[in-house]
Amino acid sequence: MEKIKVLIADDHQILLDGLKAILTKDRSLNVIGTACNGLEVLEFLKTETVDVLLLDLQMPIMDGLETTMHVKKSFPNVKIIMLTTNDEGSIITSLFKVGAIGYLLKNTSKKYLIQGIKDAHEGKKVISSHLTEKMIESLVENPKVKEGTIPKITKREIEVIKLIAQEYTTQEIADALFVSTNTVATHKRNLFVKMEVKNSVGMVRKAVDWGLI
Amino acid sequence: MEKIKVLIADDHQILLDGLKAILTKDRSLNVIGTACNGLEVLEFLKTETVDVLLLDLQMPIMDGLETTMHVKKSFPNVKIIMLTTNDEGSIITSLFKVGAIGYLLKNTSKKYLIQGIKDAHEGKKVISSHLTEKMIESLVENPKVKEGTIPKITKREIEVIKLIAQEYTTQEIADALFVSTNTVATHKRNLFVKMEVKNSVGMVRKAVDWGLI
DNA sequence: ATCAGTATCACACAATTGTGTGATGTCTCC
DNA sequence: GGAGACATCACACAATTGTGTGATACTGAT
Repeated sequence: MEKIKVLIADDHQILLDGLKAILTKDRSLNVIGTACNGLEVLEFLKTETVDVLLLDLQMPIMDGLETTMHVKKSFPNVKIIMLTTNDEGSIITSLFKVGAIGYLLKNTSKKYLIQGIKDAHEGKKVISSHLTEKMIESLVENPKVKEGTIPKITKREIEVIKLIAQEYTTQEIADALFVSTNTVATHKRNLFVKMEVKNSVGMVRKAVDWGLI
Repeated sequence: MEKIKVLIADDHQILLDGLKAILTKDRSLNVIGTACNGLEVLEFLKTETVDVLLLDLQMPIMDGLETTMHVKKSFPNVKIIMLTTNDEGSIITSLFKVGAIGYLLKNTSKKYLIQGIKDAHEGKKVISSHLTEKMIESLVENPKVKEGTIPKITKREIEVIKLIAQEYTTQEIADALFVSTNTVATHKRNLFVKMEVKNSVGMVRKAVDWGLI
């Protein structure tokens, strides 16, 4: 059977060596190269075919996120597993959006790491259970917003915000709510003060942040 | 030991009866009421103390999401478990933001359901593993956006979007990027067309949606 | 009964945004 | 070495947004 061609990228030489040593012992894996930043990864991919790419999240020059986006664009067949020491839930959510297939903590056991590479090669998703939990927590106990800081927004005001968010003009909002444009303008004015924003863009962003719409 | 006071809300009478029958059999649970929509739930809570609320996601008049928000605001101590038949990943993410403590599929086994109620009562998070997977999938294979539909946005344009999102005026953006206001206006014009939006509000929202900023 | 909060409207004016059209220099890629 | 994408700028004008100030009316709570 064809060996799985693996490329490892990490800015710490020691970790790079360690990973290589571990993975080389498995007879179904073939570590065909290493890189210490995203640019090197892209260079490598131009000349060699890679099945699975192990990518450190924190790297200088081009980090894991950015690298993933570039690799996915030019070499969509490469399966990318993100390695991270990060246990903050907040970042994890965004990790899921860039197109990698797996996310493992660096302290994952050898066995699980190797199995993860094989799974990823077959198109299976690979996620450290610890990371999954963290991610859920970051969603559940949304730390993005401190409750006390949210001012009271009335129903009517929320209606206005929602319509603004849908790209309605003041005139259109007035028509939709059967009030005058002056009234809508007043609502907006009040909202700007309450929400401490300068314009509709800021207002809509905060409203989304606060889960108002 | 005090029994756990449970309120069940679902618009299907049959499911309501079924759940009640199942839960009543457990001697540590006490089903003190049922409701068929969110308004009834709120009414009930005004007169009775409830420990755990089982809430159907799909209900007429006031659905699970909305109900949860209201309940959490007025009765923050009530532990809410959302029941759902929904297996679309997309909705699940938003479920995590409204403050419920658990999310279970309706076809969960009796045993797991009862255990879930007990766990929720103790403040533990309760999530069907199936739902967890779906949620991750919805993040990984983000269906919110069809890849092909995202137009090419240049670096410079993204810089402009970011500043707009931070409530910069055109003049301020021009100063920040050392270009004329005309240039900024042109970038915006081009972006509006590319992104198919009518104004900055829509643009920033889409940019956030697409993970550009 | 009074007060705070909400919702409504008016008028006027300044500031900003958005549109239409056209132009120039610099890239890269084939 | 031309085509196309990108970034830059100008000028003019329409449309919309944002601000300042003041007013009326309804409601619910003290």
